[in-house]
Amino acid sequence: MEKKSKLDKKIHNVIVESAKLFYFNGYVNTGINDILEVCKIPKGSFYYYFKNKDDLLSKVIDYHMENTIKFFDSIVDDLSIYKLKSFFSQYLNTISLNKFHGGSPLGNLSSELSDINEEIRIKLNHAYFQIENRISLFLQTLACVHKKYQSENIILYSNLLLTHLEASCLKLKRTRDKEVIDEFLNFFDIIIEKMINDK
Amino acid sequence: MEKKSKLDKKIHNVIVESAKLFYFNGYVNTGINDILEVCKIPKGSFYYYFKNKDDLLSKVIDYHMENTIKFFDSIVDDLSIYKLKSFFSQYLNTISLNKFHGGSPLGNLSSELSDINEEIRIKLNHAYFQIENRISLFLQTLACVHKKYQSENIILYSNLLLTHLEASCLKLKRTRDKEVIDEFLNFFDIIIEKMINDK
Amino acid sequence: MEKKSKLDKKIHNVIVESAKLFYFNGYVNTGINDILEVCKIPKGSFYYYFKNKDDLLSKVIDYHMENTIKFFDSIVDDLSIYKLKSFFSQYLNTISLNKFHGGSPLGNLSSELSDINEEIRIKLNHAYFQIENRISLFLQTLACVHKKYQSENIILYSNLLLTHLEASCLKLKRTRDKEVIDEFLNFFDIIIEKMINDK
Amino acid sequence: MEKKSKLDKKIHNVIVESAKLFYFNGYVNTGINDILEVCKIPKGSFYYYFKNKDDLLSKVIDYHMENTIKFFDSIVDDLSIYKLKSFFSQYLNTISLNKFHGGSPLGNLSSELSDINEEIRIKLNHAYFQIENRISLFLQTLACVHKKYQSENIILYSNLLLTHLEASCLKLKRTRDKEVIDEFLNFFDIIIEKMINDK
DNA sequence: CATGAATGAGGGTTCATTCAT
DNA sequence: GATGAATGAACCCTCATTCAT
Repeated sequence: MEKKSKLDKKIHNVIVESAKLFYFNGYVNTGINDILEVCKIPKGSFYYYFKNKDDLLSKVIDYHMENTIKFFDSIVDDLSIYKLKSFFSQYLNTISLNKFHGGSPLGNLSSELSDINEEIRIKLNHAYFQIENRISLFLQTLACVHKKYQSENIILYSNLLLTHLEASCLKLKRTRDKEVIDEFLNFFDIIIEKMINDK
Repeated sequence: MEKKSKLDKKIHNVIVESAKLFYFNGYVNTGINDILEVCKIPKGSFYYYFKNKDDLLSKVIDYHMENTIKFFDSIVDDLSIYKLKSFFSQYLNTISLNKFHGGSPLGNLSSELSDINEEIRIKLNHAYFQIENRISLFLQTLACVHKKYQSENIILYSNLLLTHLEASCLKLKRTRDKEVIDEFLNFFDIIIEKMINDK
Repeated sequence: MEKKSKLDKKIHNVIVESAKLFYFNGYVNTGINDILEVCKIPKGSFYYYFKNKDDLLSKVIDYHMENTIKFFDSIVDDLSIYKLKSFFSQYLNTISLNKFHGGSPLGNLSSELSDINEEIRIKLNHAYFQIENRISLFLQTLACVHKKYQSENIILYSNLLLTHLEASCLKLKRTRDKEVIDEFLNFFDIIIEKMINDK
Repeated sequence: MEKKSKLDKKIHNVIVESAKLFYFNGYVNTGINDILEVCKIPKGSFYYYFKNKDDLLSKVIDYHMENTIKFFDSIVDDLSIYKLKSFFSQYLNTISLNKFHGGSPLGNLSSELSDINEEIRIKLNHAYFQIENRISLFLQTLACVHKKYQSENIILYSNLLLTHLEASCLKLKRTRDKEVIDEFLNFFDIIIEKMINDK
């Protein structure tokens, strides 16, 4: 399919490593030199690969979005509500496996940069929109197959689930307490129950 | 009650103004000089008032917590579920009045600093704990008076409400779309309905 | 006459465009990348065409000298003192047509580089020498034909005219005031009057 | 008169040394580090003294203007045309004593920066205006005392003298030939002669 | 008691040039 | 023959903090 040149691979590696650094240390708090050290590339190369730090950030956001969608698709591979729950559960578990560090990759960037960088804010909105769509598309398809899930508010519920997932990531990062995951799963059940009871 | 010396007032002013700067621009992204400029104090004075930037941050967190509690108390002044809803609604409206800038004061700091400053992470946890307590205390008292609100899961619901409030703040900041407030209020109704239906 | 290969044309184009960039932005202040962007040539090609930035500069100086001589010849096409005046007048007018930007191409380079690049300083001296010669040759020939212009100081007057022309270019660039041109023309008349009155 | 604090003295020293560096090496071509090395101050101090490099430049221009006026006043200390000639002569001689390096301080900056930095261009115009005024004021006063110098064109002649001085500085720098000074003095005599013959 | 002068490490970015292909 | 990938020194500037006064 998409063959990547040696250059593309190098660039991709910088994106992946920078994504981590931004994730764990924040965007402003991550210096170009931090990136160079981790990626073992010279400073000149960095500015050959990327127009500037913001340009890299933009590509990091794309990477996170694609990653999230891929992760979703890899887990939610058939029309079962348990698969969806499993996605959320595993998503949060990943954070606990990171010693509770990080939180939500896109959430952190939203929090840090929405007010400072308009272009990035718009890009983040776009990324979230894609993810919201994936979830609501799943629920809508599910509703077609299993009539008990039919509801007029599927988009609302999708949004609530994703919004709450983000909040749980952040809370997990702050509290370092696995109970946050259970809270989320309780929330999930409440929402699904509500959905089933909609008429 | 507590009389404030002229010095205390000056220090408080620095805290208030810095709270704003951190809120809108981020902690790392706010320089000491930005603070000096806004507060019109000399650089020497800053380090006379505060041990360092982190010390100021610590006091800013205290300020935000007290502020939130005060705001809660000023609105939720009798045992009505509508007062609680009004609190959440007004809290979110404040953000939309700030041209959607800012998000959640403590949420931003959690997102930015939980992983890079352990002391601050613990302080933030403490602050959130106070606020969660206030909400669950209210619901518990309400349940005592109005039996229909009785539930074994009041703490869970309190936590879900606060967690979702935080997420909504962040989403509001990112999307700049008032619909986020409606989504939250829908969520509120779902939780309360669920609470009423518990046994 | 001299047929130019496709390569020569490309190289010439780079010289012409770089001459403009150096003229308006200065030599040190013009980066290789600026040149590449304007000329739409790859970076590798640049160093295939020219040994380095200084090598290009050297060719730019040649280009300016040839250009000035050509311009002189195109205007001063018969033995009339008015033609000479017209040359100076039009030379200065060109600058005012460039929104007063630029000044004197060779003058700028002299000012910027005489002290930091000996090779270039010598090259610039050579270029000016050619132009001075053209002017004094004209005046000498004129003196042969019209005896009233005979003078022992023709070389001095030629030099004064060219020197003052350069100064006027610079002043025009700085002041952006057309009156500088009138000042020069007054100066021209004084010199010619003086020349006529020499014995 | 004006007592200078220790800080002011330090700042003044940086201005004086930077003036030299800009004079001999050009503004763009002079790095902050060059300045630090010569002045033996740390980088932090530089940016404590000056807002940025342009701010320093602005002060360097003031310094050059004041310096020129002072030099003029120190030489042209009575109403004699020979004093004026001596000023020009000594001004040019200073350059030859600098091994012909430098040229005109303000002229170099005009040439280099008029098109790049509008604020600086205006500042340079102001500086030249002051100097032109000083010369024309002298000539007007002289004309009051010695009627033979009376002329309606004193301002024109002042401007021509200053303009030509600038050009001679530049030419001196480029050619490194003392004859340029003689050329200028010849020019001076021509102008004065012309002035005397006006009516 | 209150402060402004001083700092050096680090910030992000541009630079002219080389070289393998 | 022609080029784009690669580089590290240098660019200007900001930073949180200290300390003498």
